[in-house]
Amino acid sequence: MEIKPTESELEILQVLWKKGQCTVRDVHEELAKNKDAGYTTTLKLMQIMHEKGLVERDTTAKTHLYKAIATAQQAQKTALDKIISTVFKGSTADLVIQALGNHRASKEEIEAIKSFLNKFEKQ
Amino acid sequence: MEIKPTESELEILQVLWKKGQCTVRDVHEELAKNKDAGYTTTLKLMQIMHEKGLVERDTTAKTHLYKAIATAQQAQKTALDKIISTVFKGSTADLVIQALGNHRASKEEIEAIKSFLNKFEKQ
DNA sequence: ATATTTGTACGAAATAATTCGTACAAATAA
DNA sequence: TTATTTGTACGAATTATTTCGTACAAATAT
Repeated sequence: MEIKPTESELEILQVLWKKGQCTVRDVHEELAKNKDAGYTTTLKLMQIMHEKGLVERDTTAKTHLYKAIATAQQAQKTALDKIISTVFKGSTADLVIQALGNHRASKEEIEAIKSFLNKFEKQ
Repeated sequence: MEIKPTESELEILQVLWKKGQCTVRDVHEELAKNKDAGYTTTLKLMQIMHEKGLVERDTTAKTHLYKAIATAQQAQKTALDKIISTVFKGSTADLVIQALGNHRASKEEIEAIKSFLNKFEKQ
């Protein structure tokens, strides 16, 4: 299954991943913190996302409830695949090194990564 | 400086990064391997990229020569920043772990990363 | 009971991105 | 020299994305 949300759709998915099931108003209010667009804009986007199969919707009650279909993990994988192939010439190691170099990770993060690598190597 | 190429622009930048200075035809032929679009489409895109300041252009000769302005590294940073904030909730460690988990890296790659981490930690 | 608020649906405008045809100039081949 | 090839410019069509107004129904408040 391919996850190819547009920019705006991704913003909405982020909210859904963070909060779980949401009404349009929930999502819209969250977005409004950083952005400003009308309520019906968010509504329309979410309706389109439903048509595209990016979200599922419970229309039992008057106020509909939306939920992301793909997990954040799946979207993460898609996003990674894409940038590894487009800007990192296919090299995962390059990506990892760049990531660690640019965004200095905390000691805990580095430890987490090292122990992951060790576990990983054992297999 | 902000690097925000569109999808198609990125494909062109990839070619320019790989080959250095190129004519439109060079780029187009390279793209044609995986994609099929007309020559003038590529030309137009590259002209737009020039207007936008994504590439520079030597028009001394009849056949113009194009060159990427941003380095692949700058684009890598922009791309990483973006996905870390949009799909990885700001966590670099999450990204790294996902990347290593999904795209099985080779032993050499893992070693490279580990030594990078060690060097990194010493500072 | 009536007015206001809160909600969905949907068409359509505005904007952005992509694709391509056609015009025309310069270089090259016949 | 004349025809063909190779190139740029650029307008315009097409397609995708984003934004919003308006209509209308249901729920809630007065």
